[in-house]
Amino acid sequence: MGTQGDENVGREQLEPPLRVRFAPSPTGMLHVGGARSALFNWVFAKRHGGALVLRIEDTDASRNRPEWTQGIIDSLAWLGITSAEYEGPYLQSEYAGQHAQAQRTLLEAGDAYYCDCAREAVVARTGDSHRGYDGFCRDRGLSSAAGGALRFRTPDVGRTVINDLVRGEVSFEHAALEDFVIARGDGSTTFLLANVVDDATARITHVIRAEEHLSNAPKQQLLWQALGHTPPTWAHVSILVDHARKKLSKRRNKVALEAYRDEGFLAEAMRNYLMLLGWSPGGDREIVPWKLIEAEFELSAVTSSPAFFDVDKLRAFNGEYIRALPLAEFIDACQPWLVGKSAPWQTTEFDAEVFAALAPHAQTRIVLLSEIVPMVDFAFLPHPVRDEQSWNKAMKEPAEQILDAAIAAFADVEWEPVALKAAMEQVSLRLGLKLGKAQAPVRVAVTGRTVGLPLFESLAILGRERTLRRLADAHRALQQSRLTTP
RNA sequence: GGCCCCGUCGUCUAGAGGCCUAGGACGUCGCCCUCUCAAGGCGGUAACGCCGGUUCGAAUCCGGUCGGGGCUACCA
Repeated sequence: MGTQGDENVGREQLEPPLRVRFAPSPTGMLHVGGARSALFNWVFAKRHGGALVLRIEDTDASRNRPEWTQGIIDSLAWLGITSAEYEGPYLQSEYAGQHAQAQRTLLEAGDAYYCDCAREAVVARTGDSHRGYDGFCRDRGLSSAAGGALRFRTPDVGRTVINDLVRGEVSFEHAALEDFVIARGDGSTTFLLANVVDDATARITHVIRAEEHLSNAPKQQLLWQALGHTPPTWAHVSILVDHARKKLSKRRNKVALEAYRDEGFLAEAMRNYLMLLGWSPGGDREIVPWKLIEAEFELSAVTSSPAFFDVDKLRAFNGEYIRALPLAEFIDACQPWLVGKSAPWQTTEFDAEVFAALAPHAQTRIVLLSEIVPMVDFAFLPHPVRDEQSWNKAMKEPAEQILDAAIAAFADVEWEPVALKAAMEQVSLRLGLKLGKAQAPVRVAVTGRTVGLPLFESLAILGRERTLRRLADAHRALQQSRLTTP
């Protein structure tokens, strides 16, 4: 290795030793499986001082939509993979010229040939719809003018061995590889070739992708070689599966990263969880700082068996991350659900100071940020929500007396949690009830629900006037229903 | 059907021949704490698919078998 000369230093910086890429097709929102692949690529690059390239494979015009491209970019950024973290995004559609050039190279070298066989004709000849292409046109010398597809001529004997960082060596017999299509009748290049040309152009050294591509690897490796390039090192990570152990799919499962973000999953929890699907920091560690993952991740330590995407465990991770947030950050993270169109109250009714007082009590009680709304809505809605189930459960027999007594007791107590609790304890004592029983009607009258934040802290924050009014409202409603339906 | 991959508690995993009467986490069950609900603490439940072989010794190595999955388009 020559190290003399300043130009070499600069050159090495332009061409880092290791280059990886994430190459999604914009046929939908980024899904969790894709996100995991992106994360593996990103962390691998970080770990080894390499570069990450983002390439949008937008060559199927019929299924692509520009907004999906932006959605993918936004989702990646949410995970931490911002534009500063990668080269690109490059659009595959802009490299049609290079793809066409590769077609010519292959054709001229005799590695490819035109074929005008209809699928039915092939099946008719082989008598087997599972067999694949039979090589009928191999030596017919057809030209592109015939409007046929261009096929790659796979070797008849021998085998191709894929060197895979997570699976070891995987061997494929050439006899089992059909002459696959590399260009359509209209001249456009298919995935197998375009993907290879773009990777070679970007000088990709490691192709890290999901296992569903494993069977493409031998074909692509042959293409790399035919084009005169050294094939990359491969790494096929396992797929993510659903409850039925089937590959996660857009139509069967909820997989869009955006959907999880909108529900209130934290990006940090999501990426920590995704990394643990197939990889472990070792020992008994699971929830770990991202820095540690970047420092310790090893592709060779990634499991090769499929992993179930377990939302329950993701939720547990999210709860942990929410609780670990400094209060100010927790308050900040809740904002999207508190102000704006999704909030059930007018923005003018929201009071940041009141929320700040409520927040510490809510932080240990929610698993998704979106759950903050029913926790605190009593403080911002003019009237508490009326949850029928809660009402029916709490507003039973001694409820009217309890409300009565509470109104009297709260009329002149010192308005702070300890005094409020003491007053309520007096009430329950007098009625021969446990505090847990006696607080229920009060809680429902004031917050609308049987479960929620600690009651006396909530009352203290709500204020005497509003509390008393709600107690009276509930009392009146109870009286009325007693009179109308005996 | 063909090619290929995979196989430790229900789930994600630790485990790289003796440290394993298999560890952790999620889930689940019970107890404690407690104004509801959480959080927290304590404890329980539950796995090396099966059969052979190698070895003094196998979850770990080999073979087979069974089971699951991926791919099998002029989609990517």
